[in-house]
Amino acid sequence: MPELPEVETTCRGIAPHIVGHTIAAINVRETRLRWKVATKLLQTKLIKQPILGVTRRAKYIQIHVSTGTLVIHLGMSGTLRVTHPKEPIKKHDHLEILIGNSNSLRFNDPRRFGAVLFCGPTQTLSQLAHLGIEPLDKAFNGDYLLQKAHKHRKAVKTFIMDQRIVVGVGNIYANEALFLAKIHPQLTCNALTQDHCNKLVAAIKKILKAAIKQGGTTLKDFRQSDGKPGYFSQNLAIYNKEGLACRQCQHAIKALRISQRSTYFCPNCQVL
DNA sequence: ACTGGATCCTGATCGC
DNA sequence: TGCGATCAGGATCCAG
Repeated sequence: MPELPEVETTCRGIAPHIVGHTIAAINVRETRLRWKVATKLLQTKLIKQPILGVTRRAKYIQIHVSTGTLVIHLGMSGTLRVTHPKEPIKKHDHLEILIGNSNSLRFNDPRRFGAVLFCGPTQTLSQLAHLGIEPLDKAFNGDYLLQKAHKHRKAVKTFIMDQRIVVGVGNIYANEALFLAKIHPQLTCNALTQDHCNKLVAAIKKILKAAIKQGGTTLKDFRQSDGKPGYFSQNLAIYNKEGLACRQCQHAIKALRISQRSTYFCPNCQVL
């Protein structure tokens, strides 16, 4: 679930329910996430603090208070939802934050690849220290990508998923963007031309913007039990479409693995 | 210095 | 129906 558009949608979804309200309690039910949750620190720093705002950096959700920032990463399977405190706790609800007296913010993550961190006001978390540029930033352009690309010789798909280069592009959108830009996922990045980079940047921006617009579909009601999968799946052109006809040319879509990740491409539209 | 592979973990799905 | 194998939207760590 957690691609950049969904993280963005999560931020927008929870913010109206929690910003301006005060944190009353923190319940940590499982500390064994990506990194061990610092329960005491969270309680000390967050309880009685009014929430000042919610922002996103890469795929990290940042909940700001005067003493610092609560930083949450959804990993592969995490969700954040706002419910009424009386709603029963679900399996894998690892963190509960009681906000005001009628809201409960809950972090659920079956696979526990997610993270819950705290960042002091003058601190920079190591996890966020070396993040690359935001894909929707103006500074993310063809020139930038080309300049980074010629230093590497890995597959372009792996390259655009490297968050030190550009953040927020996960496996699905990497597949989709490369299809849209008509670039073969196995093309090595030192073979990328200016034209490739221009098209790829445009494709990444286009796909992410479209997905953010659609992002509400699964997460439209954060108060309900979780929406079913497939928020953007109706619009996917290539991901998980092995054997189906390419939208552009009707050739059969092929699958392969690049760096252990499922990769889909049209052998006619995306040539090496 | 870069790159690919293994790894953390649970749950869904598929083939036998 | 049950069982094992495989795979999943992420990111880090380690060996070569």
